[in-house]
Amino acid sequence: MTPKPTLSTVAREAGVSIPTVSQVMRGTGRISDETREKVLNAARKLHYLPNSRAAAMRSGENREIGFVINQLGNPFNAEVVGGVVDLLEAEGYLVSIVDTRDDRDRQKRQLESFIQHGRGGLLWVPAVDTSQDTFDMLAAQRIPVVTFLRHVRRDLDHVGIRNTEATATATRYLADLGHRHIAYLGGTDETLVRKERIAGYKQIMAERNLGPGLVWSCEDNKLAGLNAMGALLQAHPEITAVVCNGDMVALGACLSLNRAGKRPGVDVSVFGFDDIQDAAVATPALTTMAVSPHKLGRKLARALLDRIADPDMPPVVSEISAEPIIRDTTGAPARSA
Amino acid sequence: MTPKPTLSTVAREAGVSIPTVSQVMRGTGRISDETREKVLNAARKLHYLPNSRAAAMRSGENREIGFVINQLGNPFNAEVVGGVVDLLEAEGYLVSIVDTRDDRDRQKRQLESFIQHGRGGLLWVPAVDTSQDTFDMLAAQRIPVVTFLRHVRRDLDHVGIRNTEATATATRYLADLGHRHIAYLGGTDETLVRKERIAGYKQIMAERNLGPGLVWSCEDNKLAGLNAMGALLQAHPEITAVVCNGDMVALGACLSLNRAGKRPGVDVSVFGFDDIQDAAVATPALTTMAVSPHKLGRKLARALLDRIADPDMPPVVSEISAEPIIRDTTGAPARSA
DNA sequence: ATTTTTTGAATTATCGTTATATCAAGTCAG
DNA sequence: CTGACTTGATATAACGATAATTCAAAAAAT
Repeated sequence: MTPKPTLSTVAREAGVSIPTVSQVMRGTGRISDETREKVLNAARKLHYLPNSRAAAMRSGENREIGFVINQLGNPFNAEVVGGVVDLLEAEGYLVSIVDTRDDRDRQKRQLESFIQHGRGGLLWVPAVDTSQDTFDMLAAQRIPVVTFLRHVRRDLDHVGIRNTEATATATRYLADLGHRHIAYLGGTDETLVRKERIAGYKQIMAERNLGPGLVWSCEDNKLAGLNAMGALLQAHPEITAVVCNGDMVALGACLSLNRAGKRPGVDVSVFGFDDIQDAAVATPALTTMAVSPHKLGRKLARALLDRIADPDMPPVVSEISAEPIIRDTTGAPARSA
Repeated sequence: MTPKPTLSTVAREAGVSIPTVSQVMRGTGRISDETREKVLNAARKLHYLPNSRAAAMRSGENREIGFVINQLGNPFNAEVVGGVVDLLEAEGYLVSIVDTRDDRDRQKRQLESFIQHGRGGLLWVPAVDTSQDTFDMLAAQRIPVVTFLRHVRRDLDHVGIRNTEATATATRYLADLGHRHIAYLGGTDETLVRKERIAGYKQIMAERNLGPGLVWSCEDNKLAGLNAMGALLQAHPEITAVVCNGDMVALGACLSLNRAGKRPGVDVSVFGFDDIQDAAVATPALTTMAVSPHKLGRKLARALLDRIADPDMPPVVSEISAEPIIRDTTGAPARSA
């Protein structure tokens, strides 16, 4: 059997030296057409592919990027990945992904693994309870890192969503419709993301003199949203509108209303967050805050490229606004309070 | 600033030679406790992480696996990845993922990229129209490859689902309930997977003398399923049951029935495939064919490990059966034909 | 006391590349 | 015809690690 092709194999086949083959492959232009043809033919024949790790080792240039994400099955994340990849692959980078499943220890292992396996830069959605030693480890490696969505460290570049603004927009919209008893539904974590979202909600509640606000926690999935909405209305029947931590919870909430014989958008208004694909298809269609995940992905990729280009610039934070998508689950309250 | 730590940095810090540090790191046991302590302290202090690519280059041992998948946002795939990763990470491997989005050219670039960047093995869901030169390229690299779900080449290891058996089970179940007009709904591709599923459906249709069967194509998502179900019943009002190509289509079909004032499982029976999370939460809950994605993932990982352990064994194909999960969208036909 | 064995560490060569320096021809000016 | 310049290729060293070899000193055996 033929061995795995290397520069040496190709050089032998073409009858030239190793550096000559290397130069042809890189297209330095200092090689005669005649020799180049010989080399290219040999390379084609052997299906030669350059070993970029050996190249990176020598040249220092490294075009492999690691994306450390917290939840792979999430369609929003998948679209972000699409945006990232579209931009970075065009620049000749390989983007490879791992899923932490929000497990702190797995995350640490995966980050270390990425560094050991020579990633030239990292994109990272930090797990909720990322520990200090993970940051210390990362800092010692002088590797370009951009955090995404969860803004955990001021000394790292960051790309995210203007969360406070977004929930403020949603809450203001509901208040303008005449709702006076608005709750915040969903999430159990203590992340900055959720704190910001709750802050935006409370800000409008205070501005409009609607009381201190009511935050009702639950896991961010449909089933949990279904159960939580039932419990919430049981405990606080005066509620006429909810701002949700995510679309899955919002869809669960709508399901709960349906089962209780109430109509979302008529009896109780529901405002989602994310604009996942199901939001538009659901009946009734879900009102929600949308950010373009693809755009976000491109922004994220750009941030990393900037950091790689200039490792010594001060940390850059860039945030993108969410836009309200008004559909059928919001409307004026049935009875004014 | 301190430079990126390497064996050389650590060796200098500890006052020993480079191979000594290497031996301590690998735990060969031929180093005195005293020296080992010195080295470990230095390594800890500098946050040293071994460069596995340099190691792999010299030793030939490579513990980095690439997973080339066709659709990242799919929750089923995400769970498969979970199973793969659980097993391979325990064995000290790093599994990194790329998403082809079923684009043949992107797939080729990504496979090449993975090889260039030195993956020691590949897991691969081939894109629907993978071209011949992709296989040629792969064959020249002598890299362990296991295909997943789509069985495209007999000379490669494969792990998949017994598709024919699965749809046969579903169709037989519906026939046993008394349905005589059963359609197959969903999918547009010409993959072997879909062909096998249609074959299983047609096999039972023939066995029970229910005619040649009716295959109605549509994209594999909820919205497409919704539209297709409407069109199908318009064209063939005699249909009382559908076997679906996937749960998303099945859920869309149920939605369509609801909107038309018909009850899934009473007026028309719907049988899904995959048992995605939403299937259990939907109202009514979806009857579907289930395979444990996590189990499938472990099987896939095991197949690759076996191939790595013995590169010269003949190709191995291993298939897993799907189990019917009977919920509320299937029942006896309202009127017998 | 001398030789042999064991132990623990250092030397050297190598993996597949690329950067730098070198070298052999051919081209050109004077 | 000689020295200065190009041109196109080769030789050599290095990236960060490991394998194989070597070596010095201490321990054990004769």
